[in-house]
This record gives sequence, structure tokens and C-alpha cells, in this order.
Amino acid sequence: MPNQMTEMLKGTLEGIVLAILSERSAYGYEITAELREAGFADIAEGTIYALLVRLEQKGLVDVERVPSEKGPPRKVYSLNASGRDQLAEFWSTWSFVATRIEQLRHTDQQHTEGA
Amino acid sequence: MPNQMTEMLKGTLEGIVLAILSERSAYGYEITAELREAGFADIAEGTIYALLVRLEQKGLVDVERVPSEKGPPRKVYSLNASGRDQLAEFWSTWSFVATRIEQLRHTDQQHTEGA
DNA sequence: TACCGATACTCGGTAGTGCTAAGTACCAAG
DNA sequence: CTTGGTACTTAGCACTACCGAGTATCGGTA
Repeated sequence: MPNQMTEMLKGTLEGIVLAILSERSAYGYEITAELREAGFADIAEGTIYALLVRLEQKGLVDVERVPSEKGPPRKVYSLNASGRDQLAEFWSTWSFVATRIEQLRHTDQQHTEGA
Repeated sequence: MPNQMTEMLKGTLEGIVLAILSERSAYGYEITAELREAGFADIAEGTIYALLVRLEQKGLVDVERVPSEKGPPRKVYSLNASGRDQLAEFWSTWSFVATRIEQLRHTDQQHTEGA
């Protein structure tokens, strides 16, 4: 049984990456490092690459190969119009779910006060 | 490709149900109805039953069969100590993820202002 | 030259969870 | 006795994250 985090990231990680890409274009290795710095230390490297491939297949991002000074060429991803739509949809779904969960937490807090 | 909601519920639905059960004991059909009223209209009935079975197998809930006036006996679930621990862990994981996502949203909003 | 470490991406197989769809069972009302 | 609401079960599928191993490029070092 993997940890909660793993399961909770299902469905949110894609949105997280889309949000990162909406700020600026980036490549896989970079995104992975950024996530680690942001506190998501346990996200496997392979996971991000696989996710990026999926984003590309779904046509949400554009890709450009850029040579790197140290290592193989980078695949730089940038959000396109479709991706922006998808991101907007993600925020909408997120708001919906987050709002309802927060409501549950507040009624729940009355039972777990002090825990 | 199912909708965002489906994927986002993975990992959060268990917590949602645990939170509901922490307020009071309940049975599957009841929980399903409650979720529908709460706006989660698309949650499949079978999903909740399967989830409850998992909770039982993980030892997070206690079960009691209670005869119903109209239909087969109900399986009433109540949160036990283990379940309460798990719920606390869920809130902790949720806070972690939600906080980081909200941060992303705020930096993101600058790009999607007006969308 | 030969090796090592960091960079950068790929791929096959596994596990967990929600959905679909169909079925079982019980009871009351028409 | 058929219909509809209540209540639960089950088999098989889809999606996504993880694990582990592999490939490739380059700079530095002995």
C-alpha cells in the first residue's frame, strides 16, 4: 500500500505541471527539480516524463528540442491554447472538490479538535 | 478519457468518506445519497461500496448489519481508532498538497486573469 | 585513454482506485 | 405479478503514479 500522497497526486499532478508550464516553458528534468524544491520530494523522475508524453499526445503542449551544454538535448514543453483550456478546466474541478473537502474538514474539526 | 473529476477523486474520495464517517456512522446507500446531495452527482454507486469494502479490509472501520424496513439489511460502518488515525493523515496530506496547489494558482492567476 | 558523475530522456511492468454494467435480494404499491 | 425504490455485490476496464533499468551526452579527472 503506497502512501496517501501517491494516490492524491493522481489527477492533480497533471494540473500542477500544466500550471507550471503556464508560467513558462520548461523541460522534464527542470520540472522534476522544481517539484522537488517545492516539497514534492517523492515524485519519481519517470513519472514526470511519462506525464509530459501524455500531455503531448493529448495535444495540450508544443515541444521543441533544444541542445543542452551538458547532456542530451532537452525537450522543452510549452502550453498551447488547448493546454490553457485544460488548465482552466483543472482549476474549475479543483475549486469544486477543494471547496467541498474544506467544508468537510470544518465540520470534522469539531470531532478531532486537539488532535 | 474520463473527466478530470474522476482522476481527482482518486486518493481524495477515501478521505471524503472517512470524514463523513467521522461525523456519524452510515451505510453505503446513505453515503452515496449524501455525496450526490453535496454535488458529487457523478460518483458511481458501485464505487462507494467498493471503497467501503476496502476500508473494512484495511481495518479502518467497524461494520454492523442492521435490518432495514424496505430492502435488504444495511451494512452500517463506523470509524474506529485506526480509521481516525488514517483520517488525520489524510488531512495532513491534503493540507500539504492543497497549499502548494493554491500557491500555483495564485501565481497562475496573473496569466489567466479574466478567464 | 578510461572512467565517473551530472544531465536528460525512455520504457516495461506493477499497483491502486474509480467507472461500467450487470446482477442479487427485499419490500410495498399498483 | 410487475414495477420501483432500497441496498449491496461482482467482474472487467481505464487511467495514472511508481519502480527499476536502460540509453545518451558531456565535462572533469587520473
